Amino acid sequence: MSDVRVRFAPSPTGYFHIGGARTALFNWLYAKHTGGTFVLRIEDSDTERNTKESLNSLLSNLRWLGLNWDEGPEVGGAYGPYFQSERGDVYQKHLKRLRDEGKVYEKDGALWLKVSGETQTIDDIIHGPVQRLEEKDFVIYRSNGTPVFHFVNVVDDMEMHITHVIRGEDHLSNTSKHLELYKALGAPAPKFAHIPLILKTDGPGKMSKRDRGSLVEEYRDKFFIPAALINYLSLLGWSPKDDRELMSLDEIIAAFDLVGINKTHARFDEKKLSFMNAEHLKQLPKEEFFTRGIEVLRKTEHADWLKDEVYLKKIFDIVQEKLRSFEELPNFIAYFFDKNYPFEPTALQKILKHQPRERLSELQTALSTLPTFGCEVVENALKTLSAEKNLPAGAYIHTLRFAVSGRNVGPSLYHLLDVLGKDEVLRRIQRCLATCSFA
RNA sequence: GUCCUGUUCGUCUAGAGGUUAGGACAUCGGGUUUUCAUCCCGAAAACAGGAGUUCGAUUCUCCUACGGGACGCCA
Repeated sequence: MSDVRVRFAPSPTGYFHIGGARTALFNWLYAKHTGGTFVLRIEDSDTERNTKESLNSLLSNLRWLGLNWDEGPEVGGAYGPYFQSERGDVYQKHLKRLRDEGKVYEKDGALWLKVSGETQTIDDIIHGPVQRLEEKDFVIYRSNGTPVFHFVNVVDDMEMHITHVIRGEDHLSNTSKHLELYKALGAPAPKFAHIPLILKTDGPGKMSKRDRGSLVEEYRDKFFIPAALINYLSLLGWSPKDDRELMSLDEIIAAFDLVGINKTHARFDEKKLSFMNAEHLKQLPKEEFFTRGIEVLRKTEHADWLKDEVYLKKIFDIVQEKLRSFEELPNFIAYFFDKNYPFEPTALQKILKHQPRERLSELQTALSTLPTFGCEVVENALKTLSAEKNLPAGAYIHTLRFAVSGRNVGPSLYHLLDVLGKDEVLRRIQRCLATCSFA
């Protein structure tokens, strides 16, 4: 355990967004990398805007991402409470001292901190030394008696012995206020690391809660793999400096450091995120793919597909390499369960050139005489047939896929046939013949 | 407006005072006698502009332009 202590200090005033998740991630990674402590502190001093739902969303999404905190809500710790709304006496204590020392004065009912008039130098790990003069006194307690962000933020970081403040660059300008506060409180300032912001995919400005794709919730609802989101987010503003991109959590932790973080803002790219999700999906251990897949089917109300676990497992096995996201899973495997699966018109169009009626009846004959029905057997049968008729194998393959699934995309055909079994395949061919008009 | 901050392919990034400026996503093209949303190969694609330092700058300095942020009794 090192003495590094970092914190993520969100205010629960809306849904948890990507920018916040990335900030939390960088803090968490740094804690993991250094063997330090990751603190979660809830900045709920604005009672008007805080909601219970936001807090729940925040906590559950952090957990979904796997960003567990060592100290904070629901886990406790030596420096609690971790809700600012419960730390009023702590702030009062420090306020009293500042007043006693004459560093604070009252005006219009609010309490103002006297600034030093000296240029502050922010010791920023990413940007280097940044100098800024805080010219005007500023409010630290509102006229309604509640403390403002800058004050509680600094008091808490001090009280909680935070060693590294890792936060968005939008706070860089605020930091001169914070340095004034540290000085007034007689406490040494922590190190700062102001990380670049995440900008909208297109258009000007930083990503906001209103932008499409900006909420962690959205990815969770679409059954993204948390490790993929983590991987993608970690590469926004940071890189391992070699050409690695697809990385496991452990690899990221090992390589992560504050010093390597970029100064430039990054634009959010959903396409690359999807790509990474697909890659992580492919690499999932079979067991985990199965577990997650079942959860997806439950949540999408396909629980009736879960009855035959052996069958389901076979399907998952042949589908994993082709699937790009769990969101597509139900549709991707629907025809395995729906005996009356639809024959897609566009798919039909693509096979018309193969004269499907003839091909299917030839397949009926060839397949029905097979004594056994494994991948190899079927493959041989198809190849023999195409050789006999002097037709490309594709003519049979495409037609058959269409007949048994109604589509022209899907898992490896021979595996697909193997999973369905001989009787079902023949039944499906017959149904196709009876249902489809090949004119 | 003031202050802070930044600027390498469309996007995420690597890079070093002298490189064919590398990788990834996306795009386009080709291939795998199983289509494809898999896999493989290939192509196109960038150092914002101007001075200065230097034998040499995309890399260092300055200026300009453009981008982003902060300037609240929000956090």
